[in-house]
Amino acid sequence: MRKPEAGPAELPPLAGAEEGKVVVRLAPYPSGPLHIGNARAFLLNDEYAKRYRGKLILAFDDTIGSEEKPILPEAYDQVREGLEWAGITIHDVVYKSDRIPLHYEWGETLIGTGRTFVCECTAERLQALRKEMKACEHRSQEVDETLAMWRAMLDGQYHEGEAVLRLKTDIAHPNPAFRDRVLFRIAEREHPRVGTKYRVWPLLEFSWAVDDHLLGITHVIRGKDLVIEDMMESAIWDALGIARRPQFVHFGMLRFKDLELSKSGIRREVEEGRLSGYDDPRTWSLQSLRRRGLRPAALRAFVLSFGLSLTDVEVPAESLYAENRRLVDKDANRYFFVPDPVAVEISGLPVTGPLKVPLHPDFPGRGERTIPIAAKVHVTREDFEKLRGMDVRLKDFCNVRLDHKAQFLSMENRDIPKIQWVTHGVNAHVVMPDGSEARGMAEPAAAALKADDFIQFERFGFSRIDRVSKAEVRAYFAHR
RNA sequence: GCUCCCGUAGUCUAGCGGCCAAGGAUGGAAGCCUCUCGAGCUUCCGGCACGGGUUCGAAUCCCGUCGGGAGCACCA
Repeated sequence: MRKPEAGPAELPPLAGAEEGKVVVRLAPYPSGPLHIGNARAFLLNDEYAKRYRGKLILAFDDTIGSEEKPILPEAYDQVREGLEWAGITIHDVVYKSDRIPLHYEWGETLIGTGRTFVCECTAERLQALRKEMKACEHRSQEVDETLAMWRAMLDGQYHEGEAVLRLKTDIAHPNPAFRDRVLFRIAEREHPRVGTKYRVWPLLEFSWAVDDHLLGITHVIRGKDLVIEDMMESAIWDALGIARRPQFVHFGMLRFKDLELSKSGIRREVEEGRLSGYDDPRTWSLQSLRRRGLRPAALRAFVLSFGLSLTDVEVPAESLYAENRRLVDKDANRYFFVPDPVAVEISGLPVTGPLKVPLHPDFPGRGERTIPIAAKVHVTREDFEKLRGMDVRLKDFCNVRLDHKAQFLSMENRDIPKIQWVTHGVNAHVVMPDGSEARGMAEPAAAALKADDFIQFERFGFSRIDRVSKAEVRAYFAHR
């Protein structure tokens, strides 16, 4: 017997989750706006927080980062703006960069246990020894020696790259990355929020071991690319004697067909002028989805449909569009848009006077739009070339034998190819997902549209109106 | 190469030893409807990677093979 329900897939329950007590967190690194590839992380966390009436903490993971992946000051707002659009409920916001003193404090506690050492090896030597499963001479430090060197790091007696604090794990651990992992390192770069206040910065694992504990996180829901961090956090909790720990939950990687997504990549391409901005459709940022008129509910349904599986998924954007189309079709009024217009002169046209056409074919009660008619009309070049010489119907108007000099045939609705057309209309252009623009003419009624209206250009596709001026209508293409 | 993870139709997913001769979504095909290449309705196409076990019984458990992914940073 199969279950009769076919509705939206329900996520599995969270292990150990108690109603009202779940605390989860989102840890974006502010290097650019959030994009669709990040959606699995924030939607899953939000969804579970809501389901258990728990809390979601937005914790900017803004430790100093790396040279290649710098923090972008405006990314803090871009991230929040994107989350807000996506309908994420945030109960609290914290910044890692405000918590460095806390990390120092816990770092010193950890040093006191004798489970750490300050290493002066170069990054290269450290890596080489790691590969050989050999410890370096620093590993045998006494605690007070480590503490003194740690203070020297804080005091500026070491420069970038000259010393790090490492955790003694197992130098022969099967995973090389796990062998005496680095906890703190020196970075003398300026931080956009706290400037040069700190020179010693914790690495992600240590800062999270401390903060997951301090913030009372009950469930860490993150991508499986971060599994090693579970082990590291656990190792640090072991050393610190912390017993209460969050549950780790992972999900597989989400990829889009033919799409490479990266926050810092967006930033670079925008700076180099190859993208029009951080909401350029090619970025697939949340802002760009908003601009195209994709609905947050569609994004959510789409992403949550992947569940919590550890399977990596590679999906075509078409699936997201299908989800959105379902939501928008009934609301989107219909208009004619003729990209790349070709003039057609109709001879023998017996009628004049405007047409009344419903705004939406499935809801005639919604109202009508008025389309002026004339002997001279425009049709798209694509239709013209494909149908030239054939009988076609100018939708809602009349039948003609198509050519530059077209011949009027009749008025009645015949079962022949129907194409959209305009007489004079307004200039219109539509920004396509690949960044190109479709330029042409839209029917006059389109001039009354407003920014944020979501419409369908018949036989062209669903689009969000971005700007309307006397001179033109500008729209962003969502999908067919 | 090493460590870990995953493998249900083209794609995504349900399935947790008998309710599965595998369900849903998307996609494709056909038809109906519709003055859109949209929506809606109907029908159809298509899958448990492979090989061994365990069991009365396996998509479900175990082993192996093959395939895919992630990690292997003083990034997050």
